[in-house]
Amino acid sequence: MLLTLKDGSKKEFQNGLNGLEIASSLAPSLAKKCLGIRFNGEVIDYREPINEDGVFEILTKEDPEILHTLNHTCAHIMAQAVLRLYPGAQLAFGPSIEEGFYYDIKFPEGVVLSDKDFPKIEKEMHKIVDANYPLVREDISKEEGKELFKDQKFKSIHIDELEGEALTIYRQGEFADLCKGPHVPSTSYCKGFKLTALSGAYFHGDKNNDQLTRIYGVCFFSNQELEDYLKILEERKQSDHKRLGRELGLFMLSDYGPGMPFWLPNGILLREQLENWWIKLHKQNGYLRIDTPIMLNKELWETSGHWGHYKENMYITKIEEEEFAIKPMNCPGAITVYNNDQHSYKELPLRYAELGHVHRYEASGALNGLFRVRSFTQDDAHTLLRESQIGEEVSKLLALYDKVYSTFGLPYHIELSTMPEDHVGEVETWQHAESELIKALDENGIPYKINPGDGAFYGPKLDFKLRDSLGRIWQCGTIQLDYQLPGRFNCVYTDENNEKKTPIMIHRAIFGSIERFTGILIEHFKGAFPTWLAPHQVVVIPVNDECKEYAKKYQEELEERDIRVIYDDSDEKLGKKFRNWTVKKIPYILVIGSKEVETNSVTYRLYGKQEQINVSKDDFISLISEDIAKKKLVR
RNA sequence: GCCACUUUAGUUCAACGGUAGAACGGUUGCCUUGUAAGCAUCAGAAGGUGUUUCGACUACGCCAAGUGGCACCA
Repeated sequence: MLLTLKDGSKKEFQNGLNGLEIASSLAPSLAKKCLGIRFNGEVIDYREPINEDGVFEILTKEDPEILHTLNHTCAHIMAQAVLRLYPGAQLAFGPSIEEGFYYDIKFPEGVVLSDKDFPKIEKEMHKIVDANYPLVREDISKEEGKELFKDQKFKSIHIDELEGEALTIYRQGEFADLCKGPHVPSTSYCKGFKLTALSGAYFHGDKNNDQLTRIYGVCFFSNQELEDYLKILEERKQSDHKRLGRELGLFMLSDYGPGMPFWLPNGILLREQLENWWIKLHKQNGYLRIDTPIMLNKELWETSGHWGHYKENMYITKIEEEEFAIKPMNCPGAITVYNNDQHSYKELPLRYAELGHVHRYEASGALNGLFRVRSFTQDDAHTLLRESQIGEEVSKLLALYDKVYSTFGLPYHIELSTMPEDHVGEVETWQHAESELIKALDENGIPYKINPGDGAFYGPKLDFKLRDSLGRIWQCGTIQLDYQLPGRFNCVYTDENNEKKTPIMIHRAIFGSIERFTGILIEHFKGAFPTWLAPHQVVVIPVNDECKEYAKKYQEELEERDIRVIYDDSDEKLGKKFRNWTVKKIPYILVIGSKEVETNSVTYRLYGKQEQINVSKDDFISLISEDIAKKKLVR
C-alpha cells in the first residue's frame, strides 16, 4: 500500500508487514495518530486514509480502538451465524458501539427472536471463531457489490447511498459484508464474546421504515476479559439508584403514578439538605424566593406560547368551564409575579428563585427511575435584566454552578447552543446574545463545546452536562437567554429617561431537577453520601446496660446540634449491629462502652474504614461539625 | 409511543398444568454484648383481567407497571 506521509512524500509499504514501525519512525510525532492496526507487534489491518495527512492510525492492544475493531469483527461473525441459522435474514447495519457491538437484522417472516435463541446463535458463532477464517479485504466496484448483495435489500440500499464508485468488502468463509474496516485478521481473535440484549430498531432510525431486530453483544480477546467485564456490569448494577433508593429508603415508585416518584423519609432528609443549601446560596447571591401555583388558567399558557408549542406535554383539566393546565414550567408564574408591580431599572437584575414542582407528559417508554420522570421539582430561577447586564450576570452564574458541582465532585462540561433555523428575533440580537455568553465563558477561562443551531427558539443557551457513574451524560444545569417571553407578557421597567423598556429574561436551573440530580448523586456516591447529605449521620451504640445512660445523653447532645443521629440499644450482638448500620452506609458508627464512660470519650468508626478511633466527646463534635460544615467529600 | 423481555413473600431468587421452596428481612421468645450475620419460633406471596382446561402461578389473549434499546426531551 502507498502511504502519504506528513511531509507529502509517498512511501510504499507492503500490506500486513511490519512497515508500521518504519512509517512511524518517519513520522514520529504522528505515531499515536495513524496508520493501521498493529496487534502483538504485527500489522493486522489498515484503513483508508481518514485525515488530510493521509495517515492511518496506529493502535496497540491498550488502545480502546482495538476493542472496537474486535467488536466490529464479532458483529460480522454474528451476522454470519444468523445467516446460517436463519437463511433469508436481511442484514442492515452492524457497527461497534461504545461498549460492544450490535447488528440490525430483519428476520424472515414468522421468526420471532428472543434471548432464548442466544445460545443457539452463540454456538454457531463459536464454530466460526474456531474455524479461524481469515478476514479478507477486497475492493470492488459498485456494480460487483450490487451483484454480490442482490439478496440483501438493506445492503443494496446502502450501496446506492454511498458516494463514489469503489466499495470495500470483507470476506470470512462463505460470508461477505460491506464494510470500511478495519478488522482483526481472523475470526479466531473473537474468543470471549457474549450476546447481551435484544431490542427493536428501525432502518435508518426512521419508524416509517422496516422494523428490525437489534442484537447486542460484547467481545474481548479472551474469556477472562469477558468475565471481568461481566463482573464490572454486576458492580454497576449494585450502584443503580433504583436499587439503592429502595435499600436505603430514599424513594419509591408506584403503579398508581408512573414516573411520579414518592419521597420516603430518608430521601426527604437528603432532599432537605440539598434544598436548604440551595436556598442559602440563593439568598447570598441576591435572589428573591417565590412560589407559584401548580395549576394556572389556559389564558396564561396561550400568552406564554406553551399552549401552542407544548400542549401535548401538558396535563389539562377544567374548573367551572374554564380550562386550566398543570404547569410544565415555572416561567409564566415568575413573570406574573414580576408584573404584579412596577419596576425601575435600579431593581435590575431582579432575580426570582423558585423550587417549582412541574409536571410533564413523557412517553411511557422514556421513563427511567429518577432520571426521567413526569413529576419533578426544578430548582428554577428567572432573572429579569437589561441587555448590558447579561455578561456580568452569566459570569456570576458560571461561578455559582461550578461551586455547586465541585462540591459534589461531579465532572461536567458546558455546551453552547446557538441560533436554530426556526427562531424568533433579529439575527443581530442573537449574535450579540451568543457573543455575551462566549465572552463570559472566555473571561472565566471555561472550556465549552458549541452545538450549532441547537438553541431554544427564543434564545441561545448554555447546558451543563454531568457524567454519571455509568458513563451516561445527563443534562442538569441550564442557562437560557430569553428575548421573547418578557415581550409576550408586556413586562416593562422604567429606565433613566423615564421610558418604558422590555427586560430580557434568563431562565436557569443548577440541579435541573431535584429528582434527576438526586438519582445522579445516589449513583455517583454509590449510596455512601458525604456526611452533610447523609440522611443519618451517626449511630450511637451502647455496648452494655451500664453505658446506656451516658450514650443516650450524648446522642441527645448531638441531636441538639442538629446532627442526624440514631440511637441503637436494640437487643442484638454488636457485630450484627455493625453489619446492619454498615449496609445502610451510615458515615459514623459510635460505640460507647465502659472504657468510654470511664475516660469520658467516644470511639467511632467511619464507613468503609476499619480503624476504631477514640476521641473525647467534644473532639468528636468538632470533627463531625467540620465535616458537615465543609461538605467534605472525603472524611 | 415503538421493539424485545420481565412481573412469585417486604427484598432477592427457586420449582411446577394438580401440594408454591429458600435466603435475607419481619414477629415472638431465649441467649448474649467491644466492631460485618447467635439460636429457636411464628407469620408472610402468584400485577390485573379474560380464554382454554376437570384443574392455570404455569398455556394463550388483553390491560398495567418495570427493565434494555429506539424515538422523544422548550
